[in-house]
Amino acid sequence: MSVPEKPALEGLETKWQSRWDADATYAFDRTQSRADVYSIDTPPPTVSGSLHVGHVFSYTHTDIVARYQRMRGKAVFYPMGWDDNGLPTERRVQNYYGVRCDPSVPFDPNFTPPAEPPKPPLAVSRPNFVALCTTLTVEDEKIFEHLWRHLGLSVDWSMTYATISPVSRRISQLAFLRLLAKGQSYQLEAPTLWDIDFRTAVAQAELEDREMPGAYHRIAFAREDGAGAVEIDTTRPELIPACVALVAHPDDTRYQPLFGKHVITPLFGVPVPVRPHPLADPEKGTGIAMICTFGDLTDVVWWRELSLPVRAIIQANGTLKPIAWGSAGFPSIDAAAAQARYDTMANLTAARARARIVELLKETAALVGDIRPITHHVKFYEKGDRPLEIVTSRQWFVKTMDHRGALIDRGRAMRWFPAHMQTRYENWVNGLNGDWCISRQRFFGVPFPVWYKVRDDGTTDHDARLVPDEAQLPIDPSTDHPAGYREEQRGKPGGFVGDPDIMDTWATSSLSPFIVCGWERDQDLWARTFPMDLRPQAHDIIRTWLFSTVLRAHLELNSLPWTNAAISGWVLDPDRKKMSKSKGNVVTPMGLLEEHGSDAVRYWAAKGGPGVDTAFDAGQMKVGRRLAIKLLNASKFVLTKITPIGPVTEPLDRAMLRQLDDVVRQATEALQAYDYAAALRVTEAFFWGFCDDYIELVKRRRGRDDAGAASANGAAQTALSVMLRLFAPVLPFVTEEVWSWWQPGSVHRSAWPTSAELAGAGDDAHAYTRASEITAAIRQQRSERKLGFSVPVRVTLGGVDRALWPAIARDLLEGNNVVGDPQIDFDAPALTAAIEPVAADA
RNA sequence: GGGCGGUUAGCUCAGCGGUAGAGCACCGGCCUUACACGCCGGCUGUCACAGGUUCGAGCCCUGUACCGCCCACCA
Repeated sequence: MSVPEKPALEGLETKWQSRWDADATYAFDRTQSRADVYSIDTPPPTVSGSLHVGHVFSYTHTDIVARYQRMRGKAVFYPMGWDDNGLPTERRVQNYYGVRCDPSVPFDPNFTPPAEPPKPPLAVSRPNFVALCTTLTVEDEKIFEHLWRHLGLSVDWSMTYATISPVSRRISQLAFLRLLAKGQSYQLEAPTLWDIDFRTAVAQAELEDREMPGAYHRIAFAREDGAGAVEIDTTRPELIPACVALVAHPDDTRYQPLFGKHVITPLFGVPVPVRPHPLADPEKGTGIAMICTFGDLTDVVWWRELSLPVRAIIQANGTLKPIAWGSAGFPSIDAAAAQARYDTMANLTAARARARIVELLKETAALVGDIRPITHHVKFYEKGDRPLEIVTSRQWFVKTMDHRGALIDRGRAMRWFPAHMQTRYENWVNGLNGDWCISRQRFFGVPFPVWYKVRDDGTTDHDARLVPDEAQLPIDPSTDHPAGYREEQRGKPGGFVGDPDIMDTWATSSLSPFIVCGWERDQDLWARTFPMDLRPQAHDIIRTWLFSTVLRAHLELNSLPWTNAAISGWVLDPDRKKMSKSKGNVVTPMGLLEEHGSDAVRYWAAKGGPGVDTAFDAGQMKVGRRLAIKLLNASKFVLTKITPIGPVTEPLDRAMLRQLDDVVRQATEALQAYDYAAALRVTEAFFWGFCDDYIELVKRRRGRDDAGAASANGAAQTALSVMLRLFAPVLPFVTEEVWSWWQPGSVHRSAWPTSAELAGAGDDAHAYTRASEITAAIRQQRSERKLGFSVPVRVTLGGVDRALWPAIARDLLEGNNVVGDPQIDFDAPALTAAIEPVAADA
């Protein structure tokens, strides 16, 4: 027993995190079988970003569950991952070093980044760029790990993984090749959502809508038969050269006579048909729309379902491509005029081309009336700055549309906390409008493990795929060459060429259970950890990470990846808005932990229930800090006088333990349902009552050296042991500190408390609650009559339970500084108390 | 437009069929053999609104309003 004279919270984080590390307190015991393992699919944070309060919030929730399960006797498999793959890392490296990746620059083995980021950025080769990404992410990961350790995450730090690591690249490539072999992945040249700044395809899950100013332009299309004009409204007049048809609703009597007839596009003189399609909305604009290849996703649907030609004009960089009018693709009744007009638009960005074409339209009187400004929603890549275009390109897809029903069923087979988050998942699956595009035209990521044969004429034969043997993975097709070829044949007629693309970051993240559990790498580990028990994550990535993980496990393993999904909420500003990045950076997580203490910050986080958006509240952290300090002091008090100790015989002691038994039961039930907030509430309420009422009532009895003192000591120590363990998942540092004063080993490896430990205590907690009520009544009288505790008083009581009174009378009288025998009216209808001071000299 | 949450004391939230709760804040008191980083006491509510079910409704049903989020919406 070694209780400090002045216990304090300062320094506990450093002390215990290094001790836990040295003792391997959280090491995963991989000798356990699946039934005795609890495995957690931890979200790998993006290391190129900065951690903010939201991370601290949600990772604390997961850690509470991990600690609880560990105390329940499970071998907790709780690895931490780093998401260092993909665009965010590229951006960070570009800004940090002042470089940009240019694949045409040759590799420089002696390259070192400039001391100061140069302007303009220095162009570097892809291998040099990737090396910089790797260097910087390693540094970022150290900072992240330091923060997580300080927060007290009970991660097994020997098991970290990174989404760009060789293991992750191998798993990504292997899983991709398996999909390809099964026909679940395919390559297609098709219209795809495209970010013109990043010059990459993006997936449906990465879209967001933003409100943008726009304008309706009413455009007249002359009828081919000369019988007047048809007017359409468009916000994108610059796409008139890409127009392939007009479309109206089949039931729209205004336009029915036009179906099958042709109109002539203004300026360019292209005859295009008027076609019916049910997606056309008679209420929008003039009720008839122009179909361009491609202005939006509806255009793609119309183009496909009406078998229209392609007349694409937007290039990968967002400018209009030069076109030869009068050719097969771009027919015109006046090719010369079309060419002259179009040449003034070619190579302009869409926005500039729009301004230019408005001038042309005005000159030719094809613009009807005024341009009407509107605000409308436009699709953006979530990380992008300009609206997405639709560009036809060759991309890799994973089949999702075929599996929607099965994926809904998978969602129903898992348990969701909170349950309503399942609806979001179903909404997403039901709203899918195409297969998952997994290829990105970027540099830092997992390459597709594919080469193509080069024909004798030097063109690439995308149908003649060459794939590596699984044993060779991971490979980089830009530096490795396929079996049966020599490196010199790269890009040469009769040779080969590597697939230039990398995978979407979610194509790797979706394999996190595969990566951590040892799929196709460590069969023994796999058998002990998969399917996993828990996927904790935030609700904003249900459509990406959660969905894609379910998909991959379904396609590859015909299994759920995990049985439980715990969805955490967001941290909100006090004004109820999502905590913004700027504000999140002002309040840095490390600053918070240092100011309030890790336990205090964890306490605040634990108060936010599963899936509940929670206000950032430093006040709650202060409360948490007070709780931790109270634990130190109350424990010191209980443990400072520990003898005599004996059987718990006193009714008040027995009733207290009986009450605690209820608390254990409630806290356990709550944690089983992932409701750590409810578990904390009941534990905390009991603890404060224990301190303020129980300890106060028995401290004098405890001061003696008789059987009553032995009972009080026995009960107090039992209660303390139980409470420390109930608090341990939320407050790992202070509970460990106190535990170390009098118990061997770590509280975090001790057994979660059970009713069995408290069995034999009283069979009724009534004496405990009643004693608190009587005490409160006496205290109220003292307060009203301004008689401090140190003034001895006589008491008159009413409504006290006749049978109960003798058992608790002594504790109550001593504990409230009451002298003499109280007068009691046992039959009074309600509890009453009246006091009279006793003169000190009386 | 479709969907999901939420609306309870000044603030942050719990309660989800049986007499309205906690913490914070505020006010008053107290150095009481752990803790003044403490302790005691007090004040505060047409439980968003309107109907309905029920002996009884923050709690169940219907509708409305507002807040947040997800999805759809580029003619």
